[in-house]
Parts: sequence; structure tokens; C-alpha cells
Amino acid sequence: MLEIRHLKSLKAIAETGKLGLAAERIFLTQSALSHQIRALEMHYEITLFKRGAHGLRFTPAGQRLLDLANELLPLIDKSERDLVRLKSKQSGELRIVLECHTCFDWLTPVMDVFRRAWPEVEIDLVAGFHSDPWHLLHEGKADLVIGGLPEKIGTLAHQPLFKFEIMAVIPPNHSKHKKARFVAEDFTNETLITYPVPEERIDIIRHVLKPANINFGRRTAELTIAIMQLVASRRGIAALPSWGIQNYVDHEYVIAKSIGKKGLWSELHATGSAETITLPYTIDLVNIIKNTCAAHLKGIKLLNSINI
Amino acid sequence: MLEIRHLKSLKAIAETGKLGLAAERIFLTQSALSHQIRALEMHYEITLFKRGAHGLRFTPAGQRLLDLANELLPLIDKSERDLVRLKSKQSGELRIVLECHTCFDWLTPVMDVFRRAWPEVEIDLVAGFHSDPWHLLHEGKADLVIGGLPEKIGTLAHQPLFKFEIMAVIPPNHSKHKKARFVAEDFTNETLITYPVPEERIDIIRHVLKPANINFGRRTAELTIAIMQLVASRRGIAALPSWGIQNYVDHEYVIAKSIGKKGLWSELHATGSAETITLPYTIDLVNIIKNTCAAHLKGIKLLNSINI
DNA sequence: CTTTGATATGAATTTAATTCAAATTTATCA
DNA sequence: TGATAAATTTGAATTAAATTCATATCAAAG
Repeated sequence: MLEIRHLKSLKAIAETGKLGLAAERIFLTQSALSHQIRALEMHYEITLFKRGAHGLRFTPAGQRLLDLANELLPLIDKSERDLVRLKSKQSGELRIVLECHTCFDWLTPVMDVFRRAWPEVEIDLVAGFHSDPWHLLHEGKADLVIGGLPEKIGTLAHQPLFKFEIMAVIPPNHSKHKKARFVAEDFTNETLITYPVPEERIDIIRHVLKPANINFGRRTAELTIAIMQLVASRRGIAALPSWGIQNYVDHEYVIAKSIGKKGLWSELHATGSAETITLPYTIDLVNIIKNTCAAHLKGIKLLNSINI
Repeated sequence: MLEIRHLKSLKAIAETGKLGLAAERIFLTQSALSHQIRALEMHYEITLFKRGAHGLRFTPAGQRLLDLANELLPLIDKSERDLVRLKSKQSGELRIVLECHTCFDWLTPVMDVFRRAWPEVEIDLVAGFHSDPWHLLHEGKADLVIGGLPEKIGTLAHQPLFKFEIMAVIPPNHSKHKKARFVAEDFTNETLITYPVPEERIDIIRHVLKPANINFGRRTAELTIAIMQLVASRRGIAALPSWGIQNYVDHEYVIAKSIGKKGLWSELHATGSAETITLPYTIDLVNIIKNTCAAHLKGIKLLNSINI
């Protein structure tokens, strides 16, 4: 009666703490997951979770099954990779370009995991800052861009990774620190501190401030910590992925606010040639990114893969 | 897409070598298993078996998934036992009586497996030969009888284990050694060598010879090897479970023939009080017996558990 | 007290698994 | 060499399970 999909469900619940978010992560409705967990508890005649408005907490029995999940799922992944190798010899290289500054934080562990899974594939990060990373794909200087989608997809292909919330970042004593959430108007006459990227590629500007005709200043910094320092010292405010600022928020160095009623969400994709995107180890890199980020970055929502 | 039931299917195929027998073992139709394997091969886009009238042989990819099955299934069993323990502390004793001589051969390894799985339960074999083992249950001198079913089940409960074929065992130079199979008439005026058990509890006599009004002699021996020696030296013939004589047959010490067109089949059950039969570790013993015997005894057919 | 957020539940719908019936293939036997 | 047996495959039909839908329930927050 226990199946691998149950193990995946338990892992998603562990990562999110909420039934609804876990369901989203594994592409079910909250109701389906509720039924699934209930059926599992009835089968084993034991309670797996303590439930409430706080979400779900594992009982010792639930934890035991989660331990099993954590033990089995990597073995399954590994054997599925071995099947891929049995089909045909895999070797090659993946030159990755990031179109997203804060992604550096999680990409290093992802590359470590990938190197262990595919020692016969050479994976590397293309150094430096690139104003138009997708052009490097055409020039043969990169194999994969991780970031948003290019304006013109052309002959390129892509796989969606996940979406994440962009939070307004303000100093703790900001005049609007008590607001539940920020709206476009709250940025009026503020200095927006961003990475040195064209405005049309900054989501807060492109999707919120420009459409609302907000007047604001601009200032740039290349490092996240520099942006945090400027915000904390009241030189301006910022808008960054929640995961990139979590440490600073936890230490009350800055405050984070959702933008708009539903939050401002942005999507990450892996873009490359159709040939590269359909390679088995590229597909696996996409899965490794999803799994690793799902486990470590709070609040992200995984996106379903596209059949190419 | 890979689920635990697939792993169980692969294990059953490994144990039987035939799709039909494997399907029987996991309580599916042969067609259902064929569909299942086909769907798995389409999902992974790789062939898992070499097929033919010879049955199925694992390809390297199939073997890889079988390796995964052999790795994961014990871990799953173990964690399910832990859930049982989390429900309530398990301890107790199981005093086993065998109503079947040749079962000794496989029961020792089964008890070893059980002791590792349930160190807190005392399991032991009740020594000696018993003319009416089920009476020991009433007398409180045993907890479980492994063998056939008692004539009167009364307040006892039981779980089916498996069924096995009883083969006619003859010396290699027997006048009828070329027959495809034996029938009741082939036993006429032969000396039937059996364990020292009442006739009404010897299946070949009860179900074949008696109903056909066959005249035959009787001779008893307590040990299987003694029976084999008597048969080999043409002192008579025997009728025993296929697994109990496999070694002697392989070494061409004796010959085995099916009895009747469809073979003579007998069932094994675990019988005890309703209370004992529903204890978690007794249920698990039943599963351990099934799994261990399925893996090691050729030709047996597992029986489905009863809901009590 | 209302609203929000989180889970549970029963019925309906959709999907997947399984069975049924027959076909196909290969090996064995007379 | 043809018939038979044994083993698997295949498509359609049936059954079972999974999932969604719509709503209810409960607890916490405002």
C-alpha cells in the first residue's frame, strides 16, 4: 500500500510544513493530499501528523516514514540515472550562465550535487557579468542560462524551474514599517537599490513601478550584502528574492514586505538549445535544481516540467 | 512513475522466471503484469527483459531495477515494523509446532530472519513429534502450528501461507520412469514410504489412493534422507513436497513425477488462537515465511492473507 | 465578531490499473 | 511437418483508485 508517491508527499510536507503548499509542490490539490495522508494513516492505523492552523508537525511515526523517504528517494534517483547511462554513454559539458545575482547562493551546492551524480559531465559557471546572457548561447560560449526567459525565445528551448516571491526590503525604522504589505505607491520618491541591470530586466520596475507611473531614484550595487548595508543605513530600499535576504531579515537587519496583495512572483527557467535541454543530464540538472532548492529555499513554488 | 509495486513485481519475476507465475505470486493476472512491465519500459524507454517461450531474463537495465528492489524492499519492511512498534510495545513468545516434516528445512532460516526483525519476541520450535499438534494449542503448550488445517477449526484462527506440489518419488530405473506423470494406478502394489504419520494425514493417500481404491504397502521412516535411500535402493516409492527432494532429484538420486494432470497440491497454513494470529509480530512471521519461501523454494504458490 | 488561513470531508469526475478474450510467438512432440 | 503446449502480447472493457470540486469545520488573527 505504501508507494513512492507517498514518500514524495512526506518529503514535500517536511519541506513546507503546510498541506496546501506541499500539495502544490507535488502538483496535487490540497484535498487530494489530505485524502492521501488520511488513507495512509488508516492503513497503518497510526497518526502521522499533529494538525492545526499551524500546519502539520510529524509525529514519531510520521518521522519514521519521513526517514524512510529520505533514505529511499536518493537511491531511486541514482538508479534512474543508471538506467539513463545504460541507454547510452553520457559525457559532455554544461557551461552555466546566471541571469540572476542571488542565484549564486544556491547554485554552488547544486553544482556539487550534480558533479557527484554525473562525474562524466563537465559543469562550470561562466564567469563575469553578462548584459545579454542568452546571446552567449547563440555564440556557443554557454550551454545553459538560468534566469528569466529571453524576450525572444527563437530556436531556444527551456525548462521551468520554480517561482519565488520578490520582497520589498526596507530598514527597520522605515516610516512604513508597520504596513502589512507594500504597493507601488510606497516606492514613490524612494531610492531603489538594485543590481547593475537594465531597468527592463528588474521585475519590480517592469511589472509594478513602471505600469503605475511611479517616480523613484536608482542606485546600484553588485553585491547583495552591499545592497543590505545601504538599505539598513537608510540610503534607499530594495526588492529582492525572499531567499536572498532571509538571513538579514532573521537578524532584524532589514524588514521584508510582500508587494501587492498576492505578492510579486517571478519565475526561473533553464534556457538552452533544444538539443542541450533534452540531454538526459540536463534534464537531471533541472530536477536537481528543483529538489535542492525545494529543500533549502523557503517559500518557492516548483513549476512543472514541459514535455519537449 | 516508478512505484513500490513495480519493485515487488520485479522481485516476483526474478523468483519465478515466468510472467504468469510472477503474476500469480503478486495476485495479478498475467496480462496485468505484462501491461505493467510494458508501461515501465515505455516510461524509461529501455528494455528490461529478454522475452521468449523460455520466460523472462533480465537485461542489465532490468537487473539494475531489480538491484534497487532488493535494496529498498527490506528497508520498507523494516520501517513498517517500526511503525508497529510505535503503536504499542511488542514482546511475547511464539512457540511453533510443525505438522509437516519437510518444513524443518526452510523454517530454520525463517526463524533467523524473524529473530533479527523481532529481537523482543521469543520464538522457538516445540520439540518432538506430535500426533495432534493442534491439540497443543488448546493445551497452551504451543502458540502456532504450521501445517495443514485441523479437521475442526473450532475457535482457532489461521492464515494461509502457500501451496506446493507433492511429487511421486521413484528410483531412476523404475519401470515407469519414462511416464510423463503418475496417476493413482501407478501406485498399485507399490510400497509407499512415508513419515510416521496417520494415513488420514498423508495427502497422497487421502486424496488420491484411498478414493481410487488402490492397494499399496506402507513403510515409514522419520528422516527425509532415510526415505530417499529406501526409494533409491528400490524398497519402495514416496510422495513428498518438491522442495524437500530437489537436491536428490538434481543429483539424479531419484526421479520426481507430477501426480495427476494438474499435479497434487497441498496448502500450508499458520494456525493459532485468534488472539495470537492477529498479533502484529505473528502477522509479520506469516509475511516472513511467505517472502523467504517464495525466494528459496521453487514452484510454490503464495496464498493471499485472510482479513480477520 | 469577522476575516483569514489551514485542514477535512463527501460526492463526482478523471485517471490508472486490472481483467477479459483473443492473438501471436516460440519450443516441443508425435 | 503439423499439431500442441507454453509463454507473452495486445486491445477493449471493466473495475478500482486517485484526484478534483465544492463546501464545511476549526483555530488564530485582526
